[in-house]
Amino acid sequence: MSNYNCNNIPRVKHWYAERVTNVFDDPRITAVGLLFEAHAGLSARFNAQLEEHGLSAVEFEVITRLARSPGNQLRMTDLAAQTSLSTSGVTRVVDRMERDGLLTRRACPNDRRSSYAVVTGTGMQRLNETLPGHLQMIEQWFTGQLDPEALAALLDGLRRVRDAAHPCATAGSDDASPEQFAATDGAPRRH
Amino acid sequence: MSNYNCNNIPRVKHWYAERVTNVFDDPRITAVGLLFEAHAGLSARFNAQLEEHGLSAVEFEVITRLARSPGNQLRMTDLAAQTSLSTSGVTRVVDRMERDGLLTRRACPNDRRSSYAVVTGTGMQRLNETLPGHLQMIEQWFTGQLDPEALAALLDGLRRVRDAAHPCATAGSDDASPEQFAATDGAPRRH
DNA sequence: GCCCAACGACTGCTTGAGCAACTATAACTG
DNA sequence: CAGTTATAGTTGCTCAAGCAGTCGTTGGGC
Repeated sequence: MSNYNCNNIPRVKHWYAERVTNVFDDPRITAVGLLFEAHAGLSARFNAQLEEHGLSAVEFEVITRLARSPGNQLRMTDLAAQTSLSTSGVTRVVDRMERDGLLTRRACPNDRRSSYAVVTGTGMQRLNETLPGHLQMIEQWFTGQLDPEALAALLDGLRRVRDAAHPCATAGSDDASPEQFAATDGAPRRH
Repeated sequence: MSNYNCNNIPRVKHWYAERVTNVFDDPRITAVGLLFEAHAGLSARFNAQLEEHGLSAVEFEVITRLARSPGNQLRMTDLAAQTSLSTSGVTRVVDRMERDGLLTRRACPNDRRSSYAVVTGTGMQRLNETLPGHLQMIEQWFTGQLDPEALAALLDGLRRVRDAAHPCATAGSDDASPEQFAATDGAPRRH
């Protein structure tokens, strides 16, 4: 690993310099760097494509999760649990998307505290316009970069890491969604 | 391209529901989901640990990149190029960190437009306090989850994806930093 | 049935980040 | 050397997101 000559830099120069400097060659750092950069790179590509369709990453994730749910709807809280957002975050995204005609709120008949966010026809249409290109992007920049075994190995490793590290309580609704699609930039839910 | 059954999809249940629903089983979606969730999970873990030492992910990335650079310093622009931040973003982080005593600005002797951000003694100390735990977190939640070959395979795959997708122009200073450490949540620089 | 704790959604406030505009220097061009 | 253009950094403005607090609703204990 490690063509890490990014810092062929270690030098001697300053007080603590040496002390800390060499640590950066640690393969663990390299590993994290790779993962994070791959993520950043893909995010950037995806965002660009989504933006062409007038969606932010968060909005895309929201509409995706709603669309894949029965009735194209989800209670606000459940939506929050499935996304990288807090409940107040969800309130606001849904506000914006409702304003833009992609979503509507619908009262929950059983529980008057709850309300559903529902994808509108316009919203579904937007999603259908967006998805093909999105899948193409994934293929182009991610899955298509590797032959099948390599991809399988990669996914296998990722799955293990994900299972270990994923903030299992993606806030509330536990692990209701293993393997779920995450289109955001993955900001850690709450600081 | 195309096992794109994204649209051959029709089914019947709900208006559009079916139509879109099955698309979400697409392995490409799954793949992205894994990568993004692994990233989100690790970010969350790391953030928690960094916070114990009073650093945000961005601050940690900044101080790390400075510390690994010759003289523990970098020009503002170069720092921006190496991080997930815009130049104005850098101005502000450095403001905060300077206020907190972790960094100082120093005028550049050659070019009076430029200035360096330099890590202070306090800053180095803070970093030294933080790093061991950070490495431990990486091991605990990431590298330690896999046996050596699996890890190698994972990293290999990530490297290929990274090389393909990474916004090569990490803004300005091109690809000055392959394999660099990225501790942020990897928000796409400028969408 | 009444009370109180828990829950769901929303709102005020604060923070962090980007873009665009601006200032100051530096580098070209003739 | 004067004038133009490019670069480095900062600042004003906007916007998205989280936290904490609020209000209405629900459900459990008694």
